[in-house]
Amino acid sequence: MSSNDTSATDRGAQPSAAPRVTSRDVARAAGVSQAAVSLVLGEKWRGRVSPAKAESVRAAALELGYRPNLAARSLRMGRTRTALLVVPALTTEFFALVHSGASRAAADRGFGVVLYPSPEGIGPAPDPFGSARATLDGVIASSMAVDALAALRGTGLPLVMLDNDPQDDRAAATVNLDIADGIRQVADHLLALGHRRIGHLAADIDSWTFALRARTLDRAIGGIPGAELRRVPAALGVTAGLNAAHTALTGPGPRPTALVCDDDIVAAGACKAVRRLGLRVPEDVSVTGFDDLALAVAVEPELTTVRLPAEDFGAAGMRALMTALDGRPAPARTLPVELVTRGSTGPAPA
Amino acid sequence: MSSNDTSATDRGAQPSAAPRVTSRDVARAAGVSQAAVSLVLGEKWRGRVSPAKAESVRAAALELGYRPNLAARSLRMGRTRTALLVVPALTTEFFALVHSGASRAAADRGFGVVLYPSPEGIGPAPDPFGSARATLDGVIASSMAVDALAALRGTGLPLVMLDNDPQDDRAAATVNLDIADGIRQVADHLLALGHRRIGHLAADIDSWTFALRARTLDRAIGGIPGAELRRVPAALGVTAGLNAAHTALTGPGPRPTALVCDDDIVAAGACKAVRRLGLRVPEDVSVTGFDDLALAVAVEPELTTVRLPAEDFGAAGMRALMTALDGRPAPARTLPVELVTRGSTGPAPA
DNA sequence: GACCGGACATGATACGTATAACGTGAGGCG
DNA sequence: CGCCTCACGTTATACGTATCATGTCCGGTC
Repeated sequence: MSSNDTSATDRGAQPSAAPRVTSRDVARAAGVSQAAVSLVLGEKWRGRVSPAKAESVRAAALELGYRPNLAARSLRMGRTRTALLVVPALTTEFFALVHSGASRAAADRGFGVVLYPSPEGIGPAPDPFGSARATLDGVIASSMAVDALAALRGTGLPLVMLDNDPQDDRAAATVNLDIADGIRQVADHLLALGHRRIGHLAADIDSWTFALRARTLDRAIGGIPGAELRRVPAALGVTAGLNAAHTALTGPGPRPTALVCDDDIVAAGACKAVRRLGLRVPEDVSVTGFDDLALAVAVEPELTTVRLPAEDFGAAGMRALMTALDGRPAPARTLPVELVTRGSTGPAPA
Repeated sequence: MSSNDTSATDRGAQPSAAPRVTSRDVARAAGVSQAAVSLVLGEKWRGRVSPAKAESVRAAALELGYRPNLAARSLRMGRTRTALLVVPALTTEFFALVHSGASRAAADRGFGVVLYPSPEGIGPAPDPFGSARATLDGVIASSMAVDALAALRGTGLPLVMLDNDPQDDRAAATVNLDIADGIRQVADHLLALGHRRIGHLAADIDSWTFALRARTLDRAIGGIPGAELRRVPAALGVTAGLNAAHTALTGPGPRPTALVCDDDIVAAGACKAVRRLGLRVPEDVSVTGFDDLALAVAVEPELTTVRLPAEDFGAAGMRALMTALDGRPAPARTLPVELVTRGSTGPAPA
């Protein structure tokens, strides 16, 4: 079972004799002062260093493999051109895409993004600002990771909130997805298919974005005569979704013909619950998800869901932060979302 | 619900007047020297500072909300107690768990972990060591993120490889999952169920861990008289798995009765392909996955798959790095894996 | 009483960088 | 000729921290 075939070679034993090459070394090699190296490599030498010397500095830097010491640079400059992205546990690809988009937007202006996934386990996050181990210029945080934000109190760092109440005064800027519109599209879709008894498997997370889902659905369904809504709380997860759907489908009163889920994963669980009760999706019960994860097309039938522009979301957040860093007010933005109709929804049964 | 009571204060407009509080400020407040503050907060004051003053230093630090400047500390100390974890694109929760485990192991010794997801898009990674924006003590890298490792050449940073050839001389240490054993368990399971014509949907990624899967499966199946293996390359993804499975099931010769997949996501796609051909899982075709992601129990039937101890994996990697950092040789470790039998596999059809 | 070790406290220093402050000449212009 | 400007270079400094090198005081011991 265990492959014990490799003889124990003790590589890595040398005390890491890493002779860091500094800007002074480059200066010596190029025959100039350390200041000149800094000017050339920082592209600020228009009339301060002769083109010939500038070139030899660049050559020496390349030759020696010079890498500026980020710690020293940060200490000197007071800023790091680095943002921290605080997200809930990375259990889906959604926030990975948000990070990707933020990184891309950041790179355009020489910024970097450090990812901090709020630990899913018990207890609050340790210290995000210690763990990330970078001196930071600003923070972008999902409203789902509120617990980690307590540590931010006291740091004067500008904060951009993702999917949060625009009135929240902790934030220098807010970027939202048009969650309300997504929910309205889901409701309209189901109502147009003739559904009137609708269940809502609502995420049991205390977060603005989920509260908004519930409120919007109430309003969309509440206005229709003869329509009723049954809400069941559900943790995020397949089994939790299965259990919540079971509760919604077997509770008192007539059975719902459609289940709206706050999340694709919960929706996948809901589909399983429907089948375990001997019913079919979508002939007996329609199910909708949210996020359009890879999971949505992995299950059968494929999920009708709301596609969120995750990468744009992250990019917009990063841009808002950089704008705030410039001292300019960042306008609040709301990104459009899109209903994707697939096989998990169909006409209400007669 | 929405509190509209706060008048629109133009927050974020002030030029971020953040008066960083330094160790000197704490010293002034506590009536001691800056050196004393450093000693007390660094827990090195056994006989250097009086208990009374030590306490007043702690009080002052708490009062002023002192946070040591990481950049200055790094510059002075030359190390940061920070590791970079380089992983492929975070499209599944697997590497999120690896990160979680690494963080936990790191925290025990005051280390931190910065996560660097190699961008999934086109082109190689920008500069991991610039992007992570931290001065680093070492690197832990998945063998799947080899492209990002080119940038490591030149930095003298110790490297721990995850799931890689133990002979690779770039690494100071290697930590592996017992992938070979997992594949053998899958093969034994299918052979015991009577399957003889087996398809392998092999990840089309040039990586040691996937090459090992193929080699091991060849050996396990090759030794059985009358058994044959048909291999089809498949990118990671639901649709890619679907297409590859279609190819495997409709190719020349008798149809395979079982499909071994390198990944749960591919397996999910394979299940869809089976059904699109009018066949059933597992009555006509058995399917196995790998990783035991949340996805494995979201699809129907649930996937027989190999569960990997992701958190332990990350923790072992981090511990190996810290051992190497201490100058001690890190013994190569291989972590056991476990076959999880579910509904996607069954007896071979007669 | 001289000496010593230990507890307590501080000043000085260096990590590597970016940039302000300061010099040079050379050439243009009155 | 004086003087200013411009192009080119260097020296000096500060960012905030950890730690080395000193230094003082005090109680004990021969």
